Amino acid sequence: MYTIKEVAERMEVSEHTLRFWAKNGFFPYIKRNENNIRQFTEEDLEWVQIVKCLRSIGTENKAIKKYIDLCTIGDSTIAERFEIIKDTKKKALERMDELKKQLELLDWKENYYNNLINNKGIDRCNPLNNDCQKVTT
Amino acid sequence: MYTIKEVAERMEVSEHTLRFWAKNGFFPYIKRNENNIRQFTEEDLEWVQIVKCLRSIGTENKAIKKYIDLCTIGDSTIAERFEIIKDTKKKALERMDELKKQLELLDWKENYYNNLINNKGIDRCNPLNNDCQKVTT
DNA sequence: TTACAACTTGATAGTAACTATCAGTCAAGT
DNA sequence: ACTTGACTGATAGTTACTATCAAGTTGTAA
Repeated sequence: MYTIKEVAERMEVSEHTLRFWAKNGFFPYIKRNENNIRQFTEEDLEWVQIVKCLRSIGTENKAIKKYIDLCTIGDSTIAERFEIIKDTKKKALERMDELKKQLELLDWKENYYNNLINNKGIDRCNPLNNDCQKVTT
Repeated sequence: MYTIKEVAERMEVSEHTLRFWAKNGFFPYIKRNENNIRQFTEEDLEWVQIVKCLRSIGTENKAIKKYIDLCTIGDSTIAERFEIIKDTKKKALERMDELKKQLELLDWKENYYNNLINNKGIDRCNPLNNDCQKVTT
């Protein structure tokens, strides 16, 4: 059993956000003790994990709530949940590709600045003072 | 020369966002024609590209403005710009790692649902109707 | 040549998802 | 008794869009 503070630390999500998510109904099975304090179980942590995962891939809170609701309904929603996971995976893979391209641009720029620093002012590819950026069409 | 609409299409950024970015000073060298219409050059597209890259890695608009301003100041800011690019690259690599872990979780879930669908109801790892999620500590 | 669609512009308002602040309650530990 | 930590709810602020709107310009068709 974990307090909200422990969960925040362990899962790297702020307490605020955890309460916000809880208010949104993202943690359907959470229990409270006799003093109304939330007690997160290991299983609750897994809900935090999937919510965190979906959010960071860009799934909107409304859609996350939908997925959670489907989970609590039961077996009849398995096919629908399967689709959601597949869609999310697709989005994640797309983001991955995008990130790779962005890393190429950043590598190029890093190299560009590095050269500039090492042979001060020589080999500028642009006479103006703005960046000489990589054209990727 | 490209109109804002063409740029939006080609760079996959909405016209709205382009105007918003322009208002924020993200495109310092942009020209307008006699009717006050923005005319994006190839070079302007490269500014769009770097802004898009920085944003999608999570750089805040304030920090992007700072970077743009450094670029327009000139050579004296090269070292500082170099640091910004290196930091951004680091963030991108971290995001990459995170994405990989998230993809593992999604793969696991996809497989889990897939099994459930193929041998209907058998091999459930949890007697309750909530998800049986992967524990990753 | 007038009408209308298809652009553009800036201004303003609305939205999503936090994020922060505050006031007030409750219970446990020192 | 007092501090600490967690809770609640309300409210306001922030960031980065995103949508709506009125107004101006240009090109084509009747």
